[in-house]
Amino acid sequence: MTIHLSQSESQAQKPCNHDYQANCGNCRLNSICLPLALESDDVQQLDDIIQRSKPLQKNQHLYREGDEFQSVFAVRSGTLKAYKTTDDGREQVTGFYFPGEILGMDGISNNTHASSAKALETAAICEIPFTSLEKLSALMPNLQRHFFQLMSHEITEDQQLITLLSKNSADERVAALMLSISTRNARRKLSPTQFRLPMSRVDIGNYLGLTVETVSRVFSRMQKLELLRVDNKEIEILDPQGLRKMANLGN
Amino acid sequence: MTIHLSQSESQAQKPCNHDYQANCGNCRLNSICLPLALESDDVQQLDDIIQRSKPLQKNQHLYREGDEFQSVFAVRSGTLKAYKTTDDGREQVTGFYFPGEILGMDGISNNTHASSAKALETAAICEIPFTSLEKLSALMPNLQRHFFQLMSHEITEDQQLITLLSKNSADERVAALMLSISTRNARRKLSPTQFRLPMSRVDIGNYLGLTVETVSRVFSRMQKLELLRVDNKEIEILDPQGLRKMANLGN
DNA sequence: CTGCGGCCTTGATTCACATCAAGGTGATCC
DNA sequence: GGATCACCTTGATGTGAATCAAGGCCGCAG
Repeated sequence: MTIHLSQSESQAQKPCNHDYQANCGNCRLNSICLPLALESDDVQQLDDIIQRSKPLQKNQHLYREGDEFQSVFAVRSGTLKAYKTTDDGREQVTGFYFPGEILGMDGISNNTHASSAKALETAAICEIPFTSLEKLSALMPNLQRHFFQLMSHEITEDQQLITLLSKNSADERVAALMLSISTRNARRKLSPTQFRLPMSRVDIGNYLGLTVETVSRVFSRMQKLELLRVDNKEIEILDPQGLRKMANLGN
Repeated sequence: MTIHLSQSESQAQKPCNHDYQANCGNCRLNSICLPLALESDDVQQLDDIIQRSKPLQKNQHLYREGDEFQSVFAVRSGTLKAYKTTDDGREQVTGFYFPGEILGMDGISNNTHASSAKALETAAICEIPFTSLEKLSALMPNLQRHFFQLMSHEITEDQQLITLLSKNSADERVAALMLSISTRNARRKLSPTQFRLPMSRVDIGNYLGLTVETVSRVFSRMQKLELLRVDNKEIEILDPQGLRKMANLGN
């Protein structure tokens, strides 16, 4: 569909049953998803509890705010957004999730998903039933630590976003998001300078606390400054250093 | 010091050695700190790993951004703020921590504290060494679950703040904070309508993404609307329902 | 008592972003 | 082909909160 998807990721778009049989041991994302050095039979045990279901189509929900919490999920391909609906019906996007990333952990707190998650494009998902995960964690110290770390990481990410929303200008926010996506692409061995945004301008604005119009204007400004080239959802970062300077953050 | 502190909390201000010997089993905060039904000898085991050190004085740091992560902390008395310093030297308050609440979990992710924590007033703290906690968690499923839940709760709180910063007006933000403090007081069996703010206007503004002047104006406005009475740091909520309406949230 | 510094309040002005409004592009469907 | 719709861009205007500026209050030191 797009030149940026690697072979294994794009398989989700022409699903075949063999694909569902993939296991953690040979998954090319396991360095992201499981950055710990699990012994190989540990990986096998983890593998046994993970369920690989059929791909989610664009706009389908993985779970909804208020659903009973059962599992956390790992993205195998595609992108999802997590969002909350405020009482007056507006939507707040709380995160975007790329392949290798874990979502759904906000539901552990009171056994109910605190946000909804929907696919921004066709997506393949690994489901990890939480009770099994808990039992396994008690037996595998590495795994327990890994999940504590994953959750802690989610906390630090959220705090980063809090700071961004509270202290940074529209330019800085959009620049920071572009850099974040660039970094996450690099982790997956994709181009850090050329990619296709899976989300709409509305979603970006929503995530960053800005209106669509402002996001659009920021992109125009960045283009005028020759920091990046924008063609609808295709992004090419022309001047990473300049972009970092605009973001005004240490990354 | 203030009429609102219960007896056991105010002990921190005239510390005596006996106080440090208090254990989780008889701590009046354990319904908040350990809302799970631990067997009594489980509580004893947890108790054994917890260290109670001498009180923190006002403005003293519990830990600083960049410090090696060793422990998480429970507040026994007093209040702390957690904050990050941005690269351009400004400060972002990421949370306030009242008695019974746990902080420091953002350090688990990469073994380094991602934020600093300092006492807003004299505070007594329980230190929980993380490696011991991990070991004990592997043996006590209830405890493991409890910590997963605590971390998940921190995530949902942060997402709440993200939404507040991104979608709500100055009035709504301040009203929401007042209601949050009120609720947390109620949990500790203190008055939900009358309390002393432990933090300055600067800290409030910083937390809510507003300037001091704006916070001050909001308080004046609320007073004019007879939602609450403000006398410097003393707050009396006169119209909880009206305040909830101003906050424009479902709580 | 007086002077000083930290903290809070209030008013006047400015500004970044929201809102309102209009038009453009491209995909899909008949 | 043309119609429709979702999505994006650009311009003109409005506004909520920031900034700038000044003064008040209170605890503390001398």
